[in-house]
Amino acid sequence: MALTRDRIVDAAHAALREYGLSGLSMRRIAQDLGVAPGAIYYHIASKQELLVALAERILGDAESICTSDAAQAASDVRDALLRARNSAEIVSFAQAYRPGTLAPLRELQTQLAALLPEPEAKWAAQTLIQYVLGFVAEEQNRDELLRAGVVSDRPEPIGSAEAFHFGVAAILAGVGAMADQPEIAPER
Amino acid sequence: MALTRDRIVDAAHAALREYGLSGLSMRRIAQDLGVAPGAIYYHIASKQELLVALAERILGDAESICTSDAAQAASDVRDALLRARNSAEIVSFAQAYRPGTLAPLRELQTQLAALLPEPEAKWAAQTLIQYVLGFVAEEQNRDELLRAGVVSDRPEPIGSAEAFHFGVAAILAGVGAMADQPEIAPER
DNA sequence: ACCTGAACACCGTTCAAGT
DNA sequence: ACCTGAACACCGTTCAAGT
Repeated sequence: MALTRDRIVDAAHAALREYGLSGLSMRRIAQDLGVAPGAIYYHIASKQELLVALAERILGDAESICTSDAAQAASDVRDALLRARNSAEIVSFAQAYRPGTLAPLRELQTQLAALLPEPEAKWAAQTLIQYVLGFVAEEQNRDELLRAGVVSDRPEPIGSAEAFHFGVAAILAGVGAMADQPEIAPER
Repeated sequence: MALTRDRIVDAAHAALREYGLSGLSMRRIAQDLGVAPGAIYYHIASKQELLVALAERILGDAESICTSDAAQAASDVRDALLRARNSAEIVSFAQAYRPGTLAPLRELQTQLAALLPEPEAKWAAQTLIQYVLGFVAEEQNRDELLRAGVVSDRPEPIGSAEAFHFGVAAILAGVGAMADQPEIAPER
């Protein structure tokens, strides 16, 4: 079976589910594929490039993102993220590394552009996206620590769907309020 | 000079400013302190524990956090974070590893508790904190990529103070609106 | 064109042994 | 009590050489 970029991303996706980001090494992916570590570098320039491709695959599960309701769309993105370990961290990195390349996040921005003028629409989208990624990143960080047994779940089982939905609703309400009454915006 | 936990955290803080998180290794800290790598482990159990201590030191700059205005307090936290590289990622990890131990973040929660009942106050604080950390993390990720020369600043110079303040204002406005009209909260 | 073998310059962590 | 020396089991990446 020929080694292709696609098969490498598949193997990375599988390795992520199984070992998490801390166990996702180029060497392990190579071993799972039955090739030498160097072979990967013929198809992919670096681990960073691989992570970007992995982010796209992870959010690929959210292609069917809701296009009519921003709150539902945010929820769809979270659901896609929760299908893999440490996905929020990976997507967050990908967004910094290649901003604007992740389709579902662009979709969120498009929806908000219908409600607000620029540049407020972009800021609003950024607010929502960073909240979603930050929330899920913390959920997943705690998952990893629990899995490692390094922490118990006693203090504040923080990552609830309820808390997530509250934040999304608050951000959308606030963004709407600032569209109606821009005077509550901070002075520039 | 005796090796102490405090001197190790100092050295880590200095190394973070100089090399960033990717260059912050136990071995380099040991080298900067003129000791063998193993010496550190007599004083600190693991790199994860060191990162928690480092997060506290980073946010220590925000002890003088504004206690009367949540928007100003969020800005104070961002300012403290921007004094070191990759600080948002470190603080984010620390918060997952030892939730509730970072004083300035507890302060934010206390302020919001005056405006909302529980559990909404906790959710609101979480929303704001995760937004702040997510926003600054992306600013700093882009800084690192720029520094490494792996990306140019062309596409969307996203991390502006204006965008940050917009997000904070929107969240606070939204949280306030949900306190006054709880019916816009999502169904449970 | 595609991959291997082997190396380079690193990691975090442990632990006997020294002082 | 505190630290060294040395090892263990890893990393990402490069690159001549093979096919």
